[in-house]
Amino acid sequence: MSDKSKPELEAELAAAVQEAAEFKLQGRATINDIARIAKVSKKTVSRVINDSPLVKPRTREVVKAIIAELGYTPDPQARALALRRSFLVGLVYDNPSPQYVVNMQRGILDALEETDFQLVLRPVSRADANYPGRLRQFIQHHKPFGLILPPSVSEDEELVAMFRDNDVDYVRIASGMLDEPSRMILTHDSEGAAQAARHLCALGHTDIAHIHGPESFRSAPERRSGFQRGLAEAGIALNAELTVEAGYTFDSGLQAMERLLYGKRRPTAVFAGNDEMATGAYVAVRKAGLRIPEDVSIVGFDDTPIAGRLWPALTTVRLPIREMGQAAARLLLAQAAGVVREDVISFTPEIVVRESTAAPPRKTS
Amino acid sequence: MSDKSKPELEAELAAAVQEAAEFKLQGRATINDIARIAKVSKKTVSRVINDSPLVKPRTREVVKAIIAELGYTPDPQARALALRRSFLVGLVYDNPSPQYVVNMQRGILDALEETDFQLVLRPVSRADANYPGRLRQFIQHHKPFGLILPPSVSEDEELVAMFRDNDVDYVRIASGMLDEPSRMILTHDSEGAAQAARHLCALGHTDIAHIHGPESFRSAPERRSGFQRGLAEAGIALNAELTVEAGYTFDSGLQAMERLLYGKRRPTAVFAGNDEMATGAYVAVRKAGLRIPEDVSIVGFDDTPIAGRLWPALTTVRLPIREMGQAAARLLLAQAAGVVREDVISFTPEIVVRESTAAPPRKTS
DNA sequence: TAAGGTTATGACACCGGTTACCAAATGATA
DNA sequence: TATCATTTGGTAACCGGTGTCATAACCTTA
Repeated sequence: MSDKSKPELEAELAAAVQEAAEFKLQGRATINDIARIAKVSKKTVSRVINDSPLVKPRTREVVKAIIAELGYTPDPQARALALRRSFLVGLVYDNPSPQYVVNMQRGILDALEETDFQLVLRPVSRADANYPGRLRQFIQHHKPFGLILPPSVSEDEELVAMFRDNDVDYVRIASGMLDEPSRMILTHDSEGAAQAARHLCALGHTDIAHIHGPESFRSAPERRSGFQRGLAEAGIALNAELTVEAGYTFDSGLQAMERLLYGKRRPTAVFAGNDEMATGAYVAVRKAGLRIPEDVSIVGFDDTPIAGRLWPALTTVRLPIREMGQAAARLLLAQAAGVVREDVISFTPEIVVRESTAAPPRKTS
Repeated sequence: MSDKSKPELEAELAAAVQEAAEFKLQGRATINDIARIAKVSKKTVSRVINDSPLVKPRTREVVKAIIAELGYTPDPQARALALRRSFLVGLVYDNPSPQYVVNMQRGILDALEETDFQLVLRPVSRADANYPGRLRQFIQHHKPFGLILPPSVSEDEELVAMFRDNDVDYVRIASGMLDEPSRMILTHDSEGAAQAARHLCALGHTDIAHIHGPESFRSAPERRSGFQRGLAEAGIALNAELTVEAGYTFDSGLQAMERLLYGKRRPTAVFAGNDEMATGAYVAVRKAGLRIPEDVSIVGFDDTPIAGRLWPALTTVRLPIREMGQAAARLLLAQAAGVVREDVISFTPEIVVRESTAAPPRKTS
């Protein structure tokens, strides 16, 4: 055991803490200050900070007490320089829906709240041909700790390969399995879409249309196939004539709905690939002088805030975007800490029935 | 003059560039590599980077050529450590409207695009009593280059004083003059609100209501007073009974509108303090079985994306939020570069007439 | 008690820049 | 040509951490 008695040790510790308390006034402490007060080398302090097992419990105790007294936290810039790794988490997004982005941000911020990590925004625009170059520049330069990749960035295998080559950690968020089925947040969009189909079938609809998202988004075909599956369960086939392509935007949804309303066979229900397009569909239906849901039922996808702000409130499939953001950030942190429990975290969206769906109108013809 | 002839100099430069080109393959260059190739000290290279006048033009030329060839940019972490100042721009917000926040982010990102600065998100929640402490921690720790403060954070003089004490640069965005009328983006909300009043008066309304925002936001009374002024021009006084308080949120707007609809005197037109509340008002009107704009005209404020997505599309007062974000970020950068042209940049919102306003219904009583 | 194997600690260089300070080179002046 | 002021460039130390490696301290075991 130690050559000092317990009271002696206590007194020693108290003296060190006392000295720390006096020092406190002089502004921010550095690792050198801690070392001096604890009468150890800065390297030992560094070991304590990094939870190295190579420190005697007694030493650790003293150092920790001083750190606590001074409220010391290591300087992120200095650490970044030495570790060649900064404390930034980049959100790389290319998503037309601001609601989606904001909710994801919130989730990530929730998870980062008590840590030293900072969330940095890295929007990319496909219109800019040099966007991979810019991102590489950012990565090599700022050496982010990790990246979070929501759809559709997550689906760009070439871009992801670049991240891998540059040795950055990342978590992908996508609605189907990817080339590399790990380190990802997986949403079972097809299941959510199937629920939408079941809901409409249960209400008695048979003339059901679908406004499809852009092919460049993995989620679009995923949602369609789930919807088809749900219809098939009720013995209904998705009519190709009643499937129109749009771009996940309000305007494209509005136009798509107009095409459906003035087509050969007017549907009594429509499943839009996301809430934005559903919102466009609302306007098209209104402009045509029809009522929701009496004449046309509408279902969306995502459950962004606008769903509850429309009148009548939109029945939609809820994607827990904020929770997904949290999970993504946690996965990143867990990987860094070495405690990787699970590689893939799944979320299954669920239908939220509001006021935009009802039984189809009685056939007058 | 130099003791070398022009061709000699040219050859020398070419040789250096050649050497740089060969070096390029070995990965990222540092200031030491540049110095070695240019055959000068690293300090001289540092001077060139920082545009110090203490460098011979000839030397500068050579160093710049090599920097260009290698595509070198100084390491932000190392620089941050030495300068005690990072390359992060913090957006500190406390705003219930996600649309507002996203647009502001976009504007800031526009301005930061070609620079080395990164946008970091720092949401604050008044519910968390320790939020100033967290912010101080962030500032002292990450030493951000600057902060951008949209409403209502910008109006918290105590918080701003803390920023000043901690020697961080900041730009405030607000809708009225502040204690320290400098380094700010000023929006003349009262003028925009006056336009809304004029528009409603011109349509013939006399029973006009106002849904007021929360007192904790400077913009709320600002908008009311402008609205009052506009009404006064037409000889109409803002009836206290027709002014209700709400919280800039959808739900509060809905409730406020319900109170108005079931009050003693039903207004024929309503000016909501922001689009979110106007959206709530839409729902209240619809639930009451009334039509917009035939029975009730509604005007919002902000012109967030939802305004154009409603049916009928919302007449509102447009605030150029994205441009404001750009201006704020540019102001921050300009201050750093020492080229402060103007301290206060003003924006005047303008009414955007859409479909939610019309002449009042004929009196049946 | 000495040898031997851990375990704990510290000295030193380094990450990639910057500042302080000094020395050398240059040019103007006597 | 000598002298002095002004540029210009170099060295060393520093910002606040971390890695490597040698050595001191400790605990067995013989």
